[in-house]
Amino acid sequence: MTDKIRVRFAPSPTGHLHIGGARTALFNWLFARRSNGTFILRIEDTDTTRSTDEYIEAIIEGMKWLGLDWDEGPFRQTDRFDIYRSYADKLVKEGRAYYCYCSPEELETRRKESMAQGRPLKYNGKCRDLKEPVPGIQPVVRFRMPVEGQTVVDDLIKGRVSFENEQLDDLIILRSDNTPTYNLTVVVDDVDMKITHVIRGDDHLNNTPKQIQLYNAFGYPVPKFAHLPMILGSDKARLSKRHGATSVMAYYELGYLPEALVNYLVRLGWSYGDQEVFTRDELVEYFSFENVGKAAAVFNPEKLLWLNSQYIINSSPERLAGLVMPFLEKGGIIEKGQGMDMRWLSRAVGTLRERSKTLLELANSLRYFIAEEIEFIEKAKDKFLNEKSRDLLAALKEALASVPEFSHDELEKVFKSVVEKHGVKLKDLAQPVRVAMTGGTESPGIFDVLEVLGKEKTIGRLERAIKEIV
RNA sequence: GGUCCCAUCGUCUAGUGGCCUAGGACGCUGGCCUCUCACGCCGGAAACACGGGUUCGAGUCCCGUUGGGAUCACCA
Repeated sequence: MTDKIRVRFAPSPTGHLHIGGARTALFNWLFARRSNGTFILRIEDTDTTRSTDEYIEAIIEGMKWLGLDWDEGPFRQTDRFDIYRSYADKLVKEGRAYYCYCSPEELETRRKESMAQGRPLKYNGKCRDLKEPVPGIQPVVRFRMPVEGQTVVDDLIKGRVSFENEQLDDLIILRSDNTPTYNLTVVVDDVDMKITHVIRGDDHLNNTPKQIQLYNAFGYPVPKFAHLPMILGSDKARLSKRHGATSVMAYYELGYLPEALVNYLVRLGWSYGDQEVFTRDELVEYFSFENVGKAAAVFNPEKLLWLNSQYIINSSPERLAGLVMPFLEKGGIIEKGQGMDMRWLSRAVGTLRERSKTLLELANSLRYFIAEEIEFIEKAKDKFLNEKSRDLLAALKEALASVPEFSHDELEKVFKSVVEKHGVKLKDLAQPVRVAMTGGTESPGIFDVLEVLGKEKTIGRLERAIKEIV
């Protein structure tokens, strides 16, 4: 029996959970769930100057919203400094790492020189074979890379990738303040946490041979790697704020459903034949690295929007009614803490479901259902509330007074009879009524609008519209 | 610049040597449905980057070119 699969998502808390990170987390989660493995959340906060607790919270918030639950953690690397130091000390004792006394300025100068001369930007090995410490300087610890041979990364997505060891730099594993750097912590933790598959963005592919050398130095087996292609913006540059919303929670604010984002993100780089819309269970069942593409993908907000509309259409009005409440409050459509008849709201939502691409849109459309007083769009008022429609509206108002039941079907009968009596088309009545009810010219079917509004509000709005004409 | 990765419609992609007259989806677009707007349905335009090989046969395999991306920190 093979060992249980263990994967991890290891963000650094120097910003919110963004689209790219979320996708990495998602693929890890999918793979773990698919293979009955363990999903670990590890916070890589060794850059203490840029990491904050607020961002840790923000990342956790984003993961929870997306429904990416983890089995272990969150672990924080800052809680584990002693472990990293002991590993580093071990390497120094074995001669696989050494103290380096070169100053950052010195290194910077040499880098610039190398750049100018077109040579590879690599540490020159000045302190590699130093016998005596240099007094008065706090050294860093560098890992001694092999200078010959190749290191091969057997990647689940990219295939076999080979690097010349002479290209590998003697990387710093301990800073002069004795804190560990990324390449040390990531290897030590992956070893310590028994990670079997490292799934991350392919911007890490170039780090991988160095890390493999570290595994070798520690005498630990190398995990399997899967390097996901990057997500790009519309200009094919790495996705950034310039391209619009990049933080996951920004999509919450915009009125997206988490399952829509998840579905979109997973289809960015992964496919399952021609299928576009997946349930979470299907995703878990179908996921495989074999179907992950190698090429970077451009983030396409339009398709995400379409997916969101699909998920909204397929959500129950009851669920949507609950989800839209915060948006109603934020939009000032209802007062915070104001009571709401959720059954009624669900009916209103039901009429709007297939014409709202986001919860934000849905909330805004709900405005005319909920508000006591509607506001007219001038153009709509001018076009439909006029001499021509006044008598029709008045006739409808009168006919409505005696309607047995304020339902779609009964209302349709009333409309038909009014229209017939006046010798006009349905739309000649429907549009003025629509403006009277909603203030504008776009809405759900007019019988549905009236049914949801109810008799009292309908009559009231009819009266007001008639007054507007005079 | 060195190293590494990548390359099918505008975008996400199917394609694992003959099933490809290159399929689906978003977007765009023509029409239908219709009380408006949507939803839905039917149709259309739209791609194998280029050049060499290999093969009876190449979008699919190999090489090169071009183009894009990543990375080269006492960041992660």
